[in-house]
Amino acid sequence: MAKIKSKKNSTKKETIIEAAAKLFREKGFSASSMRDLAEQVGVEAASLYNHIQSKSEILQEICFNVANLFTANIEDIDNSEEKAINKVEALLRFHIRQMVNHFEKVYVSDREWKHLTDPYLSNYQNQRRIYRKRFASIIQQGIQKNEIKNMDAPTAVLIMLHAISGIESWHRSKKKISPDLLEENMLMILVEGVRM
Amino acid sequence: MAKIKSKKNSTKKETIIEAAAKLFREKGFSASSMRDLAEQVGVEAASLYNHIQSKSEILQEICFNVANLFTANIEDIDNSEEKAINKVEALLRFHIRQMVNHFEKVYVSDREWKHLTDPYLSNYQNQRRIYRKRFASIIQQGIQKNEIKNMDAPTAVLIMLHAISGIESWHRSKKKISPDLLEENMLMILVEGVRM
DNA sequence: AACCCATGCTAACAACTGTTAGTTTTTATT
DNA sequence: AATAAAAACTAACAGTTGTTAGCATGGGTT
Repeated sequence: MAKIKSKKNSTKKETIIEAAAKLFREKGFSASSMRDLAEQVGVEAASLYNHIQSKSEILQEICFNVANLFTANIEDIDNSEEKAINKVEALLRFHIRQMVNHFEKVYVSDREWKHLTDPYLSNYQNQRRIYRKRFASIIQQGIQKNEIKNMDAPTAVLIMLHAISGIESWHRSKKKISPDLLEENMLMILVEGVRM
Repeated sequence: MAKIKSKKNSTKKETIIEAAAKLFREKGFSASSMRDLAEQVGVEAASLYNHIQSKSEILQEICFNVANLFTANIEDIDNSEEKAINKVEALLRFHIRQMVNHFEKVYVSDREWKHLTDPYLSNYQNQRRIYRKRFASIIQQGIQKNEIKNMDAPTAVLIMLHAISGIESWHRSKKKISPDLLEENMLMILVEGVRM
């Protein structure tokens, strides 16, 4: 009888979710079957249901864990007394590091949330909308204080967030530059691209 | 008996492919069934097979039509006698306009190519890799001629291409700024972000 | 009117889907 | 060693999947 080997400090549910994140990233949520997932975990498909409630639940956990992390972070940053341009930089650094260090989950959250079902779908979209609005308003403040060039703030947000999701390509590439170098290069373009 | 209404200048196959592009964009390739597609077209699922060979073929047509368009374009631009920074600007403008005007197909090509099967998958990945290399080498030339800041060229490409795919969000948003304004804003950040 | 072929239809297939029920095995606790 | 709880297994379900076969129907050409 195969056994789910759970690493230190993680429940079996978490082990399953991590395997799922990897699988969903590679094949997409819809193209990943519970039997695929079970194979990755080293167990029969039915056994997964001793630890999770449904395939949907896995996606929900991934999406909301990530979303909550980012929501908490923007809260922290926005409440600080930094200049707006520095807040933007801090937000970008956080995004980049999450994308580098927790690639699978962040990527799945970013690309597969469409397959959530209501009410989770609506909740997620709301949370995302609010996040982007807050991000945009930080940029808008920077524009008003002449720290940031005059531009359409929502467009700037859109560019920044999607640019960062390009770290997917970095992960995929054979000869990667170091994470630090990646971060500096991204900031050079994105922050200097908007700085006054 | 329902009939596929094909608009002017387009075969029924093209009509199907256009409906498929919309469907695949909304639900993803894997989550879109042939019966879904048939319903959009206004016909029974089996009838689609009078015009196409398989579900896979539809994705292939979408992906390679788009890829070939971009390949042809970079060929043109790179063969011109412009300065490197202007070539970059021209590439970005082309990407933005394609993403605005042919959203469904470009988006599907960008996001759903994973579901291609070999040998098409390998071909597509190759074409994409070559495209990015060529893009990066244009940037590299700009760096050497002091038109562009010193940076990691592949990272710059990655940022630019993914930033543009963010136009997806623009399409989704309720109150859109105009396409022209979008283009100018994106170029301001991306081109000025790299200009020396 | 007769014909044809492109294009539609219905019915069915085998494979795969997420999930449940019922049972057996493993693990931890007494 | 006995027992209870946790977690694995097999078997099966009802529904969906892409696709094929065989037949019906339509408009256009002779």
